[in-house]
Amino acid sequence: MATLKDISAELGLSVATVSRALNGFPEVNQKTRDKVQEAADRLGYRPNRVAQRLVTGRSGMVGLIVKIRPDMSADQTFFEVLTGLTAGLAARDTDLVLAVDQGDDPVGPYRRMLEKNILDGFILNEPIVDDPRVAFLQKQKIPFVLHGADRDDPDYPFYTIDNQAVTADAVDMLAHLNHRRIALVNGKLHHHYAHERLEGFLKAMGRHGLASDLVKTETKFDSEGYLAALELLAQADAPSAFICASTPIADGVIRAIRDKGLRVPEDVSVIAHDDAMPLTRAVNFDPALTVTRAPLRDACVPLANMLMDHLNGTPAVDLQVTVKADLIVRGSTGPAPKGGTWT
Amino acid sequence: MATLKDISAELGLSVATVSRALNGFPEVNQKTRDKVQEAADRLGYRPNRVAQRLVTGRSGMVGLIVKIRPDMSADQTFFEVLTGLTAGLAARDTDLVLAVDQGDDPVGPYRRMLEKNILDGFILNEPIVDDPRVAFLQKQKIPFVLHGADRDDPDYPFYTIDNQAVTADAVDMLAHLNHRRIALVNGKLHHHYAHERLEGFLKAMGRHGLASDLVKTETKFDSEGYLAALELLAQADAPSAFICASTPIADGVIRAIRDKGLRVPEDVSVIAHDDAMPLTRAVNFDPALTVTRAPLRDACVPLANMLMDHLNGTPAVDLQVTVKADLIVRGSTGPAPKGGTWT
DNA sequence: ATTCAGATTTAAAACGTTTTGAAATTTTCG
DNA sequence: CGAAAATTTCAAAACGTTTTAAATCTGAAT
Repeated sequence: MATLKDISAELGLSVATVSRALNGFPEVNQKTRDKVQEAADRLGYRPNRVAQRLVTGRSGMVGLIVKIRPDMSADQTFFEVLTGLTAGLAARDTDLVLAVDQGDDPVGPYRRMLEKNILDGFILNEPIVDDPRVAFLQKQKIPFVLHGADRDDPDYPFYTIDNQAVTADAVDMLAHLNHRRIALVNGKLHHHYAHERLEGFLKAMGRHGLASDLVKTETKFDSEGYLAALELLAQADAPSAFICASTPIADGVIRAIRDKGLRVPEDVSVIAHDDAMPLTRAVNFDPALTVTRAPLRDACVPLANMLMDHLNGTPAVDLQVTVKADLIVRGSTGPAPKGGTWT
Repeated sequence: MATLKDISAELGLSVATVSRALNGFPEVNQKTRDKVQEAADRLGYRPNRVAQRLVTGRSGMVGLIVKIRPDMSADQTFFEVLTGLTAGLAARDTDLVLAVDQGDDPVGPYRRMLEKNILDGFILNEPIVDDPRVAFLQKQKIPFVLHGADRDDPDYPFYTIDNQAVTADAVDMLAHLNHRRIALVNGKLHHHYAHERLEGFLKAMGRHGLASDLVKTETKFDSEGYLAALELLAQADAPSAFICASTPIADGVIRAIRDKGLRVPEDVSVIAHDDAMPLTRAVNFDPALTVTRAPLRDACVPLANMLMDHLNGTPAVDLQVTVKADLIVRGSTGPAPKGGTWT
């Protein structure tokens, strides 16, 4: 494998000049730069990443720890994130090293990876409220970025969506359609985003002067959404609209609505938040699902770039991104039935 | 972070001695070795892997490319392999870097990873017959190990199970139970192991003087096993025993047997090959499934070690491992019905 | 005391890159 | 033309480790 020295010998230039020529430094003469580039191509030069990393003091590797269930399966989101992150990091000459977390100690895998003394930083995902991993990495002064947030006003780099707006937008839209009994089928409250969604929901309902007694929480799978919706629909003054934490939950909710003999959207409207996972495509619902949409995938490249920038010294406050989800109106929402309810 | 120089300064020793002391070289005095170890612990020394890798000429990273389906899901085997390999490689101070293959060009991802000039070698899995990746890596002279085999008598390092024995053992056992009509529900023939299983089956049937006309191939999922078994059971002189390529296929086959109103094992015996994946546990079948068992997981640490040994110069011929699967007799096999068939 | 062998330690080179500070070259302009 | 300025190149140091070849020390045998 050709090295800088080989090129410098070939051309009678110093190694320093060759290095600068190839790295686009402005002070090298265009003619020598061309010569160097030509020789590099001809000799098939590829920089030795290890040497680069030694001198720059970086390992060029960041860690991602994937939580897997006892049955060795993982969230469907995993490959989505893996694909996006490896691509985003590769563009910054960085590799992703994975470890698997099967245990109950949330920081154990992080500690073990740090002991190997090989990582420049971490990417954290699926945070829980006041995530112990955040505390651990902050104490160890290890750079990281968080996909999501684990608290209000974090002081670390993160990329998240505006989760209050997710539910608030849904409420606003449904209220404009004259819905007055709006239910929220929320995710697990050990996730901070579920708190945000709840808060956004409550505030928005308050603004519209609506009672927000129709809240179910701790749902994750479609079956749980199904059960939650059944219960909500069974009570007096039942909801005419559901806001669902995810498309799988919406799937369960719609099933419950139909099992009750009701129609979507004529009797009951359904809106969900959509991570745009390939398996449960909101557009393939019948009727196509109205959603607040924020593809998980969109987060990957920004996350990769933010971590690299953070490693290069950009302070955390400049690396805090909150994006708004798109509201996409499709067929699963419509005007409230006359009287505001089907009951 | 403390370096060798820090320790050497602390103790008034040379860097060389410190390095040797910590790496267990025999020529260092026990007293100095102890002093060095103490100082290293006290200063919290961790070797800089990047520096080690520069001088040893290794990157300390090997590649694994995971094929994922268009829906972004992957084989259930993936996490099993990922967990085992990362553990096995970690023991040899090596990291696994993943890339995702979503395309149609089988060698593209490998070429792209090589261009980044960062990998010491590859681990290949799920080979197809005459795998183009093998040809590519051999031409590029990139070290790799293969989990499985893609041809007879390979000239590269591999770890596989004796797939002829898998079916041969099953046939032998069933023949001893007086079965004469034995069916094989085999996997896809673009995998070399399916050829081996077929060959083992044919040879063994021949040895027992049995006709081997009951062969289905190209099955992978339980539904395909179900259909294959239905067809086989529909014909005259139907099988009294099934050899299945996997536990999911056995699941489908058993369903078909029962849908035909037959019992396992009284009317029809079923044996499968078992990769010991956590989701489909053979022991949880009803009746518990008789299997040839070779946990996928068992391959991971040997594969990791073989690749590292290969990188260290061990020739390929010394790194070719074929293990035999265990035959585990449980409740799904029994003596052939009187007359050798239930028809 | 001298010599030798063995045990232990050392200085220095090497890995391939980036970067610093200085030197050499070219250009500008009075 | 000559000096100053700007441009371009260079030698050397640095990153942290391993390894080679040489040096030093120890103790025993002469």
